Amino acid sequence: MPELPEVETIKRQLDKIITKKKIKDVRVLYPKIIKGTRKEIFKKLLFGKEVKKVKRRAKLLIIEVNNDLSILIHLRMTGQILFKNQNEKFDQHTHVIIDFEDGKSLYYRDIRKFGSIKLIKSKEIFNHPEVKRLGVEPLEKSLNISKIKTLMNGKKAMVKSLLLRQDLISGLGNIYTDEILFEAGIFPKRSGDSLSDEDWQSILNAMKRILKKSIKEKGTTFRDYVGVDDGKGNYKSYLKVYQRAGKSCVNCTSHIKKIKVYGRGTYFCPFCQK
DNA sequence: GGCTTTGTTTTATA
DNA sequence: GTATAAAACAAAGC
Repeated sequence: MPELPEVETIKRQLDKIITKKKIKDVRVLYPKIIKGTRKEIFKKLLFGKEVKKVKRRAKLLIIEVNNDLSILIHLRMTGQILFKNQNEKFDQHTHVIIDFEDGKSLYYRDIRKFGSIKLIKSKEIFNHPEVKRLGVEPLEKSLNISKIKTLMNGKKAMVKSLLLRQDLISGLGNIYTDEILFEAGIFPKRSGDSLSDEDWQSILNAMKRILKKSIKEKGTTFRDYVGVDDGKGNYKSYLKVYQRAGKSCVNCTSHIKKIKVYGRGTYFCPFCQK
């Protein structure tokens, strides 16, 4: 489940590795992953292009190539990007391969096939609907207490659903919302307008602290997430509630419970989170 | 073969 | 019209 820290990890790794590499070929094994462009056009447009920069916006990975073109990648649940030799073997879950002139390749692998790859003109990126709708980045300095209060003002929905809304704050997913709410000591079903200023401050602090720590640990590998070197993320060992149903709370003697909130499996401590 | 999984979009409801 | 909740969707694993 690649969320902000996982995508940021991939972005940092990729930017170091593939800038200035020239694309020699593109192999499309499962065309449905590519949205909005026919695979022949997709291949043709990328042929011979050079990678300029790798960026991230929320959970989106953006690979800029020359001619003002950008590859927009959303990994959804099980998407992976692997950097390996061109002649490397790949399995049935590998759907798109970008070959570089130097004998290296990027492999897009996705067990569930929920992810997407799009080709967009770089100057149109910020007007692209998938990017335009996104709210503030959680680690931006501009996301301070007054900003978050303005964003959430009058919202009566459950706090977990507010944190998952990408048009308010962009980049949080199921793992980190649960961890943030535990750290802040707030029950996920609390309505937004029941939270005090202190509660929002706790959420804000937990959000920044947890995301930064997870980026440092190269993200969370629960099942499928790996970095471009196939390496796992170490934040799993810091998880306090996510996927810990039945286990004891790290702060008290209660046991972690699992409920459904906003249609999502949600983990919390019934004693620590009010 | 039904249930689960997540992020996002779409539809329904208040 | 707006905010929220619920359902749908993508596809595969168990």
